[in-house]
Amino acid sequence: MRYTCVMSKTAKGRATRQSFQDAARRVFERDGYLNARLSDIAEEAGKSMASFYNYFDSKEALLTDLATDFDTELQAKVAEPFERGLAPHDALPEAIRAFYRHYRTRLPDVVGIVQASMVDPKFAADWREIRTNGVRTISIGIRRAQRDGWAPGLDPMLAASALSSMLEHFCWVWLAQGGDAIDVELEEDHAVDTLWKLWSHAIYWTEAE
Amino acid sequence: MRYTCVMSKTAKGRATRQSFQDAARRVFERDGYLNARLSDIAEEAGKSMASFYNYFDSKEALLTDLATDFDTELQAKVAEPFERGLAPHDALPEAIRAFYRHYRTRLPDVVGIVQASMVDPKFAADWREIRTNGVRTISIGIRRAQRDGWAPGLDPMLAASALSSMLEHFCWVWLAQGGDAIDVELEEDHAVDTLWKLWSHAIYWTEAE
Amino acid sequence: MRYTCVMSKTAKGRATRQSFQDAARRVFERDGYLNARLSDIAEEAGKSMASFYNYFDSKEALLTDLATDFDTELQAKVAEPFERGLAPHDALPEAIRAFYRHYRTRLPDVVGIVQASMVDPKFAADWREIRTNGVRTISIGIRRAQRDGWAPGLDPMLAASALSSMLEHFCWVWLAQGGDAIDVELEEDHAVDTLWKLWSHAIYWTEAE
Amino acid sequence: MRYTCVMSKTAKGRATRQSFQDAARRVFERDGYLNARLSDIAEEAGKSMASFYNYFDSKEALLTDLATDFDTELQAKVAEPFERGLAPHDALPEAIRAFYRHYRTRLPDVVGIVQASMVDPKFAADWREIRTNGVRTISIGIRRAQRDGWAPGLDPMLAASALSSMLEHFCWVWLAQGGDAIDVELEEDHAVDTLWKLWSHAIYWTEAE
DNA sequence: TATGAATGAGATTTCATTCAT
DNA sequence: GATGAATGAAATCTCATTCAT
Repeated sequence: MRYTCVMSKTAKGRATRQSFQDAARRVFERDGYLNARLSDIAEEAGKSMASFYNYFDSKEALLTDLATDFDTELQAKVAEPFERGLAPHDALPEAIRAFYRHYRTRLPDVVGIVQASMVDPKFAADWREIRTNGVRTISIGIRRAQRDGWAPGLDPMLAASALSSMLEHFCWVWLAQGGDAIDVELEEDHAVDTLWKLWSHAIYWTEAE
Repeated sequence: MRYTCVMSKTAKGRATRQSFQDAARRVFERDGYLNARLSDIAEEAGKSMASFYNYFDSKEALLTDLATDFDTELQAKVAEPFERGLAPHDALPEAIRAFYRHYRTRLPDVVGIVQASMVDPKFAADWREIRTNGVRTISIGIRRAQRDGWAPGLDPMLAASALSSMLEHFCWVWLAQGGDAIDVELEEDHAVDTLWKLWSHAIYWTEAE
Repeated sequence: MRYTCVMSKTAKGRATRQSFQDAARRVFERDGYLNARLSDIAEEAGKSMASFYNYFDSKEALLTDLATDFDTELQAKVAEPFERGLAPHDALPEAIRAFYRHYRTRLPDVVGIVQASMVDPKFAADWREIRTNGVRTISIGIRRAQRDGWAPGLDPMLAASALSSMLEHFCWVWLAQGGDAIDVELEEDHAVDTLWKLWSHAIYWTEAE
Repeated sequence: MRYTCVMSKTAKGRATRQSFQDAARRVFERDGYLNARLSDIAEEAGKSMASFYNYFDSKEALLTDLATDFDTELQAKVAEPFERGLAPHDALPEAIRAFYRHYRTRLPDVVGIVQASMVDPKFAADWREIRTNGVRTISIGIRRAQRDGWAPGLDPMLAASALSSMLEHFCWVWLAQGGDAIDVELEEDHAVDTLWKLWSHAIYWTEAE
C-alpha cells in the first residue's frame, strides 16, 4: 500500500474526494479498471480532470486508497466470527459468508485490484499480501483441526492456499464475471452453503473413513 | 474463438508465423500480455512489426490462436484418464495432474488469455467457454458420485464451479504468480496430492459421517 | 517596465507582499525563474497561491517589480564613483566593483530577468533597456578617453557593448553558473582586479605603442 | 552530450530526420527553443508529431544532436588559424572571425543551447563544457604571451574567462538579440575589428607602458 | 515475403489563474 | 486579507496499424 494521497481540510474537499472515489467505483464496475480513463471518472463525478489531481496523484493512487480500505475491512469481517467465540467449525460458514458479502459489496474495488495487479508489480505485491493474510489464517485453522485428529497428512499451508483459491475465485467468477451458468441467479445462502460443505468435508475427515 | 488468421502456403511463411508465436510466448511470460507491445514481440522474433501483419490481424488474433490450441489440448488431456477406462475415483488425480501440467507448460498462453479477458469482452467470453467445459465435466462426475450415494444434497453445478475455481486459481497463483509463500518451490506431486485429497474428500462423503 | 502591481494600504499587507518577494527570490535562486512554479513560491512564503494574486497580477508582474528595483539601484551604484568626483580612470575599478557586488547581491533577480527574457519579449525589452543604460555610460567614458588621445579609431558604441558584455557575462558565469573552473572560489578583489586590468588596457592605449 | 538518437537506414529516413532538424532550426530562431512546441516543429517539417519520435526521443534529444555538431565544428574552425601556422597575434583576429561567423551561421543552435541550459541541468553542463574548451584555449594563448613579457601579473585563467565572455556575449547580443543600438546594422568586419582591438590591447601590454 | 517509414487517435499530466467563502 | 477548491488550455508521448517499395 504505497502511493500517497492528500487529505482535504474542508467538508467540501472531502465530499469531492469521496465523489471521485464513488465515480471511480461505478466506472470500474462498468468498464473495468484497465479500461477506465481518468476522463471517464471525472465525467462520472461531474468534475474536471484537473480537479482529480487535487486529490489523487493518479488512477493508481486512487485505487491504492480503495485497496487499503478493502483489505482492512476484509480482515476485520472475516476474523469476527472467530473472535466472537464460536467454535472453529461453526465460525467457518460465517467467515465464508462475510468474505462473500464483502466481495460483493466491494466488487469494484476487487475488479480494480485484480486488474491492476495484472500490469503493475506494485499492485501484484499488494494483492498478494492481502491474499497471504487469508491463507495464513486458514492454515492456522487447518492445523488446529489436525490437532483434533482431522485430515492427517494434509499440508496445511498448501491446502489453505487451495481453499483460499476456491473461495476467492468462486466469488470472482460468480460476482464479477456473471457466473459459470447462464440463467442462474445465485443465492447467497446457496453459494455459502455449497462452499461450506466442500470446505468442511475437505478438512474434517479421518483416514479410518 | 473469433478472430481470423492467415495460413501460409510456404514453409518459410509457416516458420515465420511460428517464430512470432514463440516470440509472443516469451514476451507474454516475461512482461504479461497487456504490457507486451507488438514491437517487443517483433523484436524478440527478429522480424519487423509490419511482417507480423502478414500472419496475424492483430495482437488479439495471435492470442486467439494460442487460446484455441490451449483449449483443444486441455480438453483432450483432462479427458484422457477417464476415457482410458479408469474408475472415476482413480481417474481424478490423473486429470488434476494433467490440468496442472498443461497449465505449467502453456503458462504464457494462460497469462495471455487471463489478461486479455480483463479488457476484452471477446476474450472474456472465450475464457469463460474454456472454463465452462471444465465445470460441466466436473459436474457430471459429481452427479455420478451422487448416484452412488455420495455428497447428498450438494448442488453439482455449483460444487463443480467451486472445485474448478480451486484447481484453476491454485495453478494461477503457484505457476503464474510465484505462489503464496516465499522460498517454497512447489513439487508437482505434492501439489497434485494436496488438491486431490481436498477434492476427493469434498465429494466422497455421506451424511452418516 | 510594464506590468502593474497593487500597493497595499496596511502594514500587514505590505509584509505579505514582501514575504512573496523574498520567497520568490529564494525559489528563483534555487530552481531558476522558469522552473519556479507559483505554488513553490506560495509554499515558500507560507501563503496560499490565491493570496499571491492580491499583490501581483502574475509571476511576471512580481518579476517586473524586482527588475525595476534592480535597475534603479544598479544605475545609482555604478554612477556613484564617477559622481563622487574621482577621475574617470580611478572611478572605473570602483564602478566595476559596484556592478559585481550588485550582481552578486541581487543574483535571484538577475536569474529571473535573464531567464524571463528568454521566453517573454516584454522582459527581453526590459533587460535590453537595463543593458543599454550601461552601454551608453561606458561609451561616454570611451569618448572622453579618446578626447585625451587614447584608443584612436575605436568605435565607442561597439567597444562599450563588448566591454559591457565582458562584465555582464563574466558575472553571470561566475556568480550564477558556478564559474568556468571547478574547485575555484572566486575572490571579489581578484575578479575586479582582472576585469579592470583588461578593461583599462583595452581602452588606454595609443597607436604609437 | 548525452541523449541518444536513432540512425536511419534508408535515404528517405535520413532525409526526414534532416527535415526535422531543419524545421527545428527555423522554429528555434523564430520562437526560441523554450517556446517551441513539438507540434510546431512537426508542422514546419510537414510531418506528424508521431513521426518525430521515430527519429528523436524528445526535443532535448534533437537539440543534443545540434549541440554536438555545433561544438565539433566550432572547435575545428577556431583552432584552424592557429594550426595553419600563423603567429598567435595574427591568428587571433581570424579566430575571432571564425567564432563570430559560426555563431551567426548556427544561431538557432546557439539559441537552443542557451535556452535549454536555463532549465535543464544536463544542457547547462554541456554548454559549460563547450565554453570551458574555449576558455582553456584562450588561457593557453595568454600564458604564451606572458612568456614573451606581456601582461605580467594577469591571471590567465580568469582573464581568459572574461575575454571569452566578451566574445560570446557580444555575439549573443548582436546576433541573437538584435544588438545594443537601434538602427545599426552591424558589419562583420567592424565587429571583428573592434573585438580584436580590445582583446589584443587587453593582453599585449607591459608594465613599463 | 519483408520492412522502413508514417500516422491517427488517445491518455496523462501540469500549472497559472479564477472564484466563492 | 486569506484560502481551499476548481478548471481551461496546453503539451508530451505511446502504440497499434497502414502503406509504399
